Amino acid sequence: MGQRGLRVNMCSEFEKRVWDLVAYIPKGKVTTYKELARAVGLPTATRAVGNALNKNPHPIRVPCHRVVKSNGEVGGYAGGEKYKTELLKQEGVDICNGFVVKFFKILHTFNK
DNA sequence: ACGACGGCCCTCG
DNA sequence: ACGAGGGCCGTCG
Repeated sequence: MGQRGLRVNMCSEFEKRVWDLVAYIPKGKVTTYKELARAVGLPTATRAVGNALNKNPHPIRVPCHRVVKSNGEVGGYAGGEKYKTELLKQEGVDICNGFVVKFFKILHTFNK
């Protein structure tokens, strides 16, 4: 796409896929970076997913705070891990010691 | 074109 | 439980 061209609308297909998927995570539920990577067709691109979320263009539509690590840890957040944890708790997600407790709430299936 | 850098993941000790 | 080390991959300088 336009990586060097206009500074407007600079986003890759990869990023769009990630953002679109995250946009459909219901309130109170979470998924993982790993699951997202798998869903976009690049199962090992977990770090790249984190990068994409870090550039979240529209936090309202794309609730990137609902994406956590695969081991249950809350994980990073542009606004700070602490704030991320608060947001999740506020949505009803049980968190203890930085870990998501109700792990079974994670959405494991995303279809392209 | 190339190397560094992440909101990561996995395997060992 | 916890850290270290290697791997992975899209982005940005």
